[in-house]
Amino acid sequence: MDLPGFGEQDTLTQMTIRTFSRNDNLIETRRAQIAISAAALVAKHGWASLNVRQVAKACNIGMGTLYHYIGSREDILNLIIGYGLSRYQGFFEKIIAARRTMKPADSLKYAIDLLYRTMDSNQDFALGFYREIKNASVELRDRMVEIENNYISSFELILKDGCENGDFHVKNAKLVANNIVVNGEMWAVRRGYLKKHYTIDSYIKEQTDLTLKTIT
Amino acid sequence: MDLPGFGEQDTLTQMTIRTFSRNDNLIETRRAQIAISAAALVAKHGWASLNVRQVAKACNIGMGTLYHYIGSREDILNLIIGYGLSRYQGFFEKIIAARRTMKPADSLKYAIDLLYRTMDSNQDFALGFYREIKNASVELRDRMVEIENNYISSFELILKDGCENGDFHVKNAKLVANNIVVNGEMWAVRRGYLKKHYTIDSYIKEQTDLTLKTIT
Amino acid sequence: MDLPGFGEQDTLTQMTIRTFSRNDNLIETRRAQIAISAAALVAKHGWASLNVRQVAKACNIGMGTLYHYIGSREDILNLIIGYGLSRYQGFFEKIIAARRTMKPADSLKYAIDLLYRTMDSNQDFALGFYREIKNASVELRDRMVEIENNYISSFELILKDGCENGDFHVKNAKLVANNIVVNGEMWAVRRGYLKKHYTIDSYIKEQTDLTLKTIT
Amino acid sequence: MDLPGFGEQDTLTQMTIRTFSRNDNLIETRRAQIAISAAALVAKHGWASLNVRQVAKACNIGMGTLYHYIGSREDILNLIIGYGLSRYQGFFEKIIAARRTMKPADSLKYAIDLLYRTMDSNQDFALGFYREIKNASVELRDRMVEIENNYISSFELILKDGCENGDFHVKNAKLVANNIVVNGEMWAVRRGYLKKHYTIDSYIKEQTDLTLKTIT
DNA sequence: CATGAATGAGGTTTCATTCAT
DNA sequence: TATGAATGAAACCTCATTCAT
Repeated sequence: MDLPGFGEQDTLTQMTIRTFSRNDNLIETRRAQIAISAAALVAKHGWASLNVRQVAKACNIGMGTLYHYIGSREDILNLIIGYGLSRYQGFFEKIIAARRTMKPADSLKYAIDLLYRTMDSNQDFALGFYREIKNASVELRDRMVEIENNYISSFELILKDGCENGDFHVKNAKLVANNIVVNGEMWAVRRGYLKKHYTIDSYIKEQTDLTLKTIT
Repeated sequence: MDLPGFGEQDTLTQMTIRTFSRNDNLIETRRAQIAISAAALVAKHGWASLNVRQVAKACNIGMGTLYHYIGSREDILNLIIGYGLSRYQGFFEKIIAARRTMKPADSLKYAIDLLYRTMDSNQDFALGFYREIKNASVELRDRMVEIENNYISSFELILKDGCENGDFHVKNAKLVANNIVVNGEMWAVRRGYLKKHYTIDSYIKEQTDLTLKTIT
Repeated sequence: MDLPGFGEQDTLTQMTIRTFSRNDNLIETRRAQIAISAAALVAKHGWASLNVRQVAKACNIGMGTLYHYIGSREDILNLIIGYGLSRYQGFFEKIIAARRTMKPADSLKYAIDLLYRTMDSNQDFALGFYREIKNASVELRDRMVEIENNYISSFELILKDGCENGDFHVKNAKLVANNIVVNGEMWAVRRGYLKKHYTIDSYIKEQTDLTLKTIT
Repeated sequence: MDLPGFGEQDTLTQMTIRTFSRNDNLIETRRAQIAISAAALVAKHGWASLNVRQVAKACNIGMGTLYHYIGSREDILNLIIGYGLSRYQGFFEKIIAARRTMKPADSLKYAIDLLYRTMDSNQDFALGFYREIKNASVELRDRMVEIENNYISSFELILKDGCENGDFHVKNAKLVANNIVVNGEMWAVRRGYLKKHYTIDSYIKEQTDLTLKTIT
């Protein structure tokens, strides 16, 4: 029930889950399959009512087979979160690069767009993170908190960049950064409500506008 | 605009839970006791890992007694949510009164203050709502969605008031209103993070300031 | 959980059931009330699904009150059976008297009529006996078997009387007697079927006719 | 006359009991095993005091395994009755064949012999039917009543055959038929009493003789 | 490597019985 | 004497996990 440190590795294969399998390719495939199927189920019905039989069925594999790729039910959640986190790989590198090459306002727009679209294309995982964090292992919980903090810090840095060069005027960059990240997560968490009124494009545009009004 | 369906039910006694007991006062007391104890447990460990024995113990009552006031484990969640929702009673009446007697900017400040402090003093319930909505009964789920919509609508109305008399300039009142409510809920949901940096007072002040910058 | 020997006593009061009550009249009244109400419930839904709350409710008394008149749930069954058995009081005396004063054929008709009408007016109890004998206490079970044997013996004696004086010709009096008693019990047990085709009067007449054809 | 609805269902597999298992052969085997073991327990101690652990133990399977083949405790009773009813398959076909090829008196003797021996070799099930019918599902209850009616009808038809060709003289064929069937059931229900005095052979012979005296 | 039947620990639920009022 | 809320033992039932095939 050990999880990969962030950025340290790319694969589910390396997750230290007890398994009998020796074929890394197969492990990778199966675990991704499990993560995706289970994430959809968890997003729909919650972790509490997920049972392993359901997962096996959703994966079109037998119970025994499922247990070749996980060590326990809890590992399913870890797999979901591990797989989900891997989707956010590269965010920080891209932000760092953006800060070097763009003006703060453009960096900010770019970062919001990048984050919100990631949330959009990984809704099930984002929702799972948000709702089921209490049920995740301590290690994963810590990693999730850390990653979220990193997101916020990234935006904080961009905002500070803008303040330094006079483009932005922000009293409380930390809170603005927090709100940006939260509103991104909400696109996944409150999708039932928000999708009645917005598309991902209009949501990004309007939230970006509101943010910009806040800081200029 | 109309806020349908709110305030129809004040008491836990009237919840349609099978019980043998006939003493309404006692039912009310016990159910509140159960809701409060269980909400704390759920906020701490999540619904998935709550078991009824824990709840009985936390209430200092026997298993059998517990089952005189609930029909099944699931009813515990319904009780939490039902009790939690009852805490928000009166919000709308107060907002309506405020809109009549105050200027839009003051109404807005007042409403934010009222909502955020309600979230603060009902953190366990707010957290429960947010996280465990998937596990609640359809009936309660609908009521929760409705109430949240009503909150958003309340803020939307205040914002529109301000636009009409020229105090505010908002392009997308609905989204601003949504963000206000979400940020209130976040005080309960993300308390682990936010309380490191803010008190409820400073959080209210700073979020209010940011909102005002957005709309003026 | 001791039951009265047959004929030895008339009252439910004397049943050795632990109780706090000292008022014999009340005890008698309450126990009869319990026996009758419970017998109806048992006849309708079976002993397995009878619960003491139901009985208390059917008697219009509280749970605690019920337990002043019984020592345990099992005593309810004993009360039913004890009360039911008391209804058959006097059968044997009447049969003995009949044998002295009537011719065998008339004794037989009389005895069948008496038994079957007793079954008819005590259907709930007869049905309870039949169905729930397995759940009764060993003592009651023995007493029920004994009483049934006595019924059969009574008919056997009448049949033997008739053989001796040449009125009847029966090879197997015991089996004929057995069948007579069984058919009486069936009026209560199979009432759903039999009442579609017979009244108690026609049932007695036709069964008596068939029996007479068998033995003459 | 027609015997509707019989023979429609041969297998326990087809019984509408929720189960996870997909191997019909195994289901059939296990359910038969459960039905037989449980029937013996019910015959001995009654349905009221049967608990599922006992059944699992009697079947030499674990609790969980038991619940793969039943959905609830009540299904055990349904299984017993369903299995029991399946034992009476073929009775009607044989009777129809007998009526074509034998004289009424021989048909009657044959049918009694067949029915009573079936009761003898399925005592536990017959007893269960009789005593626990109140606890069975409505569906099964209806089927039991129907089958019993069909038995009675079969005998009624044979008796009518005999009346038509002058071999029998019966005023009330329905009641005679009813008594024949009841006396067969009694061999299972009252075995404690009857086996003291009769073997199955002598019981069949003597009851047949009594019946023949009734109708000639 | 794949399977799904078997398992039993641990959860949920019931209900006979008690006892303070 | 009457009550019914409180109790917990014992029942029912589920489901993560194992293992023989």
